[in-house]
Amino acid sequence: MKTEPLNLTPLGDSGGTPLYLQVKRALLGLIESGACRPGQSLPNETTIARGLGVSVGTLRRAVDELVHEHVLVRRQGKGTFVAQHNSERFMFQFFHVEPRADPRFGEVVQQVEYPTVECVAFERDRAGEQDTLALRIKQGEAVLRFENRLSLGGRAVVHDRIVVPASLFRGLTEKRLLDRPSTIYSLYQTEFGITVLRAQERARAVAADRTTARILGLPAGMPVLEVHRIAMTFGERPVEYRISTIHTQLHDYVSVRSRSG
Amino acid sequence: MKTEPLNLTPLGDSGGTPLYLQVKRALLGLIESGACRPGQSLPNETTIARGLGVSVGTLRRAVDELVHEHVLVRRQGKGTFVAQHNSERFMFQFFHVEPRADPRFGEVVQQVEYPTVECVAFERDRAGEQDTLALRIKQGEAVLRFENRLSLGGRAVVHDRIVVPASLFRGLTEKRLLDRPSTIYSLYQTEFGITVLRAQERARAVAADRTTARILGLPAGMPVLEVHRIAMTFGERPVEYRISTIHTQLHDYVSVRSRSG
DNA sequence: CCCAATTTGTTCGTATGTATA
DNA sequence: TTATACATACGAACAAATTGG
Repeated sequence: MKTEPLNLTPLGDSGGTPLYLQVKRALLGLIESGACRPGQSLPNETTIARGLGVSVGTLRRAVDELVHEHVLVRRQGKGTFVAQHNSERFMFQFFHVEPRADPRFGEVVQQVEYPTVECVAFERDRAGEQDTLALRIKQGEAVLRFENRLSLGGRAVVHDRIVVPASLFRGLTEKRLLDRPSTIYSLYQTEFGITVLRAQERARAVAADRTTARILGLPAGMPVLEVHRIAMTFGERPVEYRISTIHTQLHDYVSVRSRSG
Repeated sequence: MKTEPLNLTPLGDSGGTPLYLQVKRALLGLIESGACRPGQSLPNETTIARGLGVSVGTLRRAVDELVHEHVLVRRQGKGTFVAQHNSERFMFQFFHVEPRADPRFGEVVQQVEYPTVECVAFERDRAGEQDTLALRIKQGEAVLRFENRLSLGGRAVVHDRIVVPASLFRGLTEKRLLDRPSTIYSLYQTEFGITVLRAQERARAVAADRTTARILGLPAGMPVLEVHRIAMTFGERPVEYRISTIHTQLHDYVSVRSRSG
């Protein structure tokens, strides 16, 4: 949580791009390079602004956007921090399954329930065609595949099939996956220095295959929701490809959580 | 597109709420009340700011948020306008079906294709239990129900079952629904003064019932995606409840469209 | 084609309020 | 209480896009 003296070189003239965007990139660069680690605080606003040779207002605008993108977190009276992955963030930004509710779902804020996770498979493998396209890696490149079963209220609801490039996750074993204290994205961040910033998802309805049916405890052929997710880090680089199969008899897939108006 | 002299009374002291939020509410009130109609321009920033007795910066912050929420649209050199529903906005904000693409969907920006719409049913009815909960109306209140078939590339892909309170849409007939020149939300806005601002959606996989199977031309029992949407106007008031059944064999449900990083 | 008026976009600097330790 | 940090609010200057002459 300490404040290191950062290397804040004045910005180079970057053509016609607005100054606050240049500042944003500079900050992103500092974070991506590891000069500021997740959880650490940045220097205060006047210090950064002076270091970069811009006004406080310009810096604030850049920080505003990074806060909006969950890259930074501001706390009045305390400072500005590099965002850390925790279960709260995971539930809010990346977990899109909720118990079926009354249709006045806008009304009451649902109690969010963190799922129970079991690892049901883990293997080293080579990238197939789907993986190469999703992860932008070469055919046959080493990948890690693992599968999780997620339960809510004691019921198996989600079957995750996850594939990541082995090169980014050297030393990831089933044991380390099981022993993680927090969410999987927290593990990525803490143990491998990989920060998932956002994800793209596409959903479709399919008939449950035998494997998924067994894992979720439902008859094969039952309609289930299949969500394909590509998770990205800085520079829109894909780092994880995940196919989540969701048993949507008692739960829904909710794309965006409600906000204030 | 003309600039009427608006009734810009200075803000009343509203306790501890920040000034820019009070300004935001004042602007929302002006729009909701109909003093500024969709497509019309607002007075310029200095005029509004002076009218409300705030600085330009404070006004701009309020407008910033309203632009983010698609309530206002700013155009440099031209002015600030009350947002209008058109097909572009519909596709971007409310249409979540895309042809199945390579899994590098982050890569190429898909060509968006506006769907062909056919009305396959229209009736006056009374609200059932689901409708009362979703639309926050009383049991038995008059509603309009209609069903559309949406096609992409000549294939029937979506079956919409839409229900709206009849009280908000007096004079809506099947003919007017068919004759609309633009999107359905544009019709709501132009003909009935109802502006849909945002929507909440929940998705699940189900087996296609006979009606939907017939309309979409697929075997009954096939897994399809069922999306429940509540569309809201100002003050989070629900104005439309829609169940979209999507044939996801060649198309995906995409929750949020990609943005820049 | 250029000029001038209008409007939003960007940047600066400063002062004051509020939460935290 | 005090010091520090972010949050809000103000005002001013110049840049860039648009429109019409």
